[in-house]
Amino acid sequence: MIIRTSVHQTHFLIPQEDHPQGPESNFRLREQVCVSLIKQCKNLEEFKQAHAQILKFGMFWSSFCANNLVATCALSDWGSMDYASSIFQQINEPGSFAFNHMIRGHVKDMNLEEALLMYDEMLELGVEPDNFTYPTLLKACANLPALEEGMQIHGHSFKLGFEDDVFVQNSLINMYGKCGEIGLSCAVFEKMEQRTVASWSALIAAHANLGLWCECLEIFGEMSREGCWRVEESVLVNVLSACTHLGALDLGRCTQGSLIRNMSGLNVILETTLIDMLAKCGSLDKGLFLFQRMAKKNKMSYSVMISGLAMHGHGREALKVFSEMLEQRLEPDDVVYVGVLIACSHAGLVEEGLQCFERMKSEHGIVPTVQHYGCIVDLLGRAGKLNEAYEFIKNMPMEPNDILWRTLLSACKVHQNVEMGKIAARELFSLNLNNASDYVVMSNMYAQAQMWHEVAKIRKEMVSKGLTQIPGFSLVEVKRKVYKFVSQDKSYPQCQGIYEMIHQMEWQLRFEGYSPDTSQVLLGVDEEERRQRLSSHSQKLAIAFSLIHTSQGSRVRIVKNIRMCSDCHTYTKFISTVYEREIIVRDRNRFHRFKDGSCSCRDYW
DNA sequence: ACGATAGACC
Repeated sequence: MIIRTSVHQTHFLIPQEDHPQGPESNFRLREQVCVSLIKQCKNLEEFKQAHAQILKFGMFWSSFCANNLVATCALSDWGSMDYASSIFQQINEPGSFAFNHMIRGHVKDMNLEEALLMYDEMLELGVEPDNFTYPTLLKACANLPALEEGMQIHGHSFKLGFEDDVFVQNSLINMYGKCGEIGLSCAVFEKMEQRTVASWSALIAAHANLGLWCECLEIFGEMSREGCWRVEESVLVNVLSACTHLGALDLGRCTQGSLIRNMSGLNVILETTLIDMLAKCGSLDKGLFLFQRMAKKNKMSYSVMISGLAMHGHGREALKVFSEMLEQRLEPDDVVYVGVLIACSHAGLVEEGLQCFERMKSEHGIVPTVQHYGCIVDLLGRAGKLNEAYEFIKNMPMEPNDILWRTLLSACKVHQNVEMGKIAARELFSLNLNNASDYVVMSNMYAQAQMWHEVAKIRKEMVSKGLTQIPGFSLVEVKRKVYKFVSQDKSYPQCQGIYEMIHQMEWQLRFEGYSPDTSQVLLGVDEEERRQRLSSHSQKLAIAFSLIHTSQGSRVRIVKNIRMCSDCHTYTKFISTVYEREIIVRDRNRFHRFKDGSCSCRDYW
């Protein structure tokens, strides 16, 4: 029980007879005084004084005091790991408590390797790790990320009998998730006998990390069904993010509703995620409303608002928000600038975009990444400045990637410049990515130019390379459920009704002057077959389904994985008049809001 | 003394 050496008790000034319970109680009292001295420190200066006092009174030899010194110095906001290390080194035989806190301090400072080295030292000295050691170590492995070390540490914790510790298990789910090992995350989760909110949260985050959005929502549903419905910010952030990616506005709004009901305030992260969800699910006005009322905006809040406006083609407003950000003295980073440049390119603001690009380099000292170059190629290309775009690529200080050439190629297709298109395609195909949709774009361009011989050549090449196109799909949410439509798919229920509706729609549209644009349909030689394929594009199926299952006058929202074809664009404009519906489509790049026969993109896309 | 969250070129 008495570990302290009796020698140091000679320092005590209080006479022993005043303490009927003996020297042990006296010592305890002094320890308490020291700890409260440490706890009162508000900065490193005060702390150093407390440290000096403790040394002076010989209380450093109390491991209780020494441990407290290390812990406080390592973990306080004002702390210093250098100073904590110097104290730590003075401890005669540090135990797991001191080691744990040193490890935590290093993790807090993001000196993750240092944390792992500390653990090595701990093992070498024969100090036995405890249940508090492993969660911290696993966090270090998660943030590095370091799978090998993580697995080793997993093994160690298992050997020491901590495999049933819920904190260790939660940390393991998190660590495997951050290392991209989703299977291992799930395996740990499955084996758990008791789960806490943190376990669910870590599992959802692991799926979000890999972009497995549907799974995120499924797990969230399961979590709620199991009665684990406590409102947890980190869970909701991932759920909202999943809604953003899937375009599930209703579910997102539903989540927002539960936020409002169950929380007294939203933190910046949650609020930013919510705004992002609203903007990217087609409810830009609501996102903007929340953004304007936000009490504390940071760089990220501005960033999501700028790219949200950009996606809707509101270039001028995006630039306004950007200058507001600068007025607030928030320093833009490279990602913010990507948003700004997209805003310019989608709104056709060529001069402004080029100016922003220069400003980014000169005023904010940001070295452009390949993404920024991509934005400029898009900016020039969309505006029909194809030669400039090509020159721009040639003068880049880095190797252009496939996306750049693809951007140029689609611009060539839009502006029907076959010669430049050939150049872009040559460069793109030389990268040997064997991306079927690249060949399709090229072939469509030839088809538009009526160069049938070339179309056939591309087609042959595709066959010989065994390339098949990833099918385009359209998602539509009806009554909080997301439905997926794939072109020409006839396998889903109610299929009959949808195709009847398609037939009816087309018949009505023709009265208004619509005629199908079959020039870009790659397959099917005869006109009838082409028309068939065109009319069963996934977007049209999704529209038909929505018109059947939603009430008259309500908005239709569709999310696509590819760019909209020009026929679907024209078609949807007609639908918006004939059926008096507002139809909002998020394609791969941006939003199109169809109303009264016209689209918000003003046919610039 | 334990888990933890956001934005990006086609």
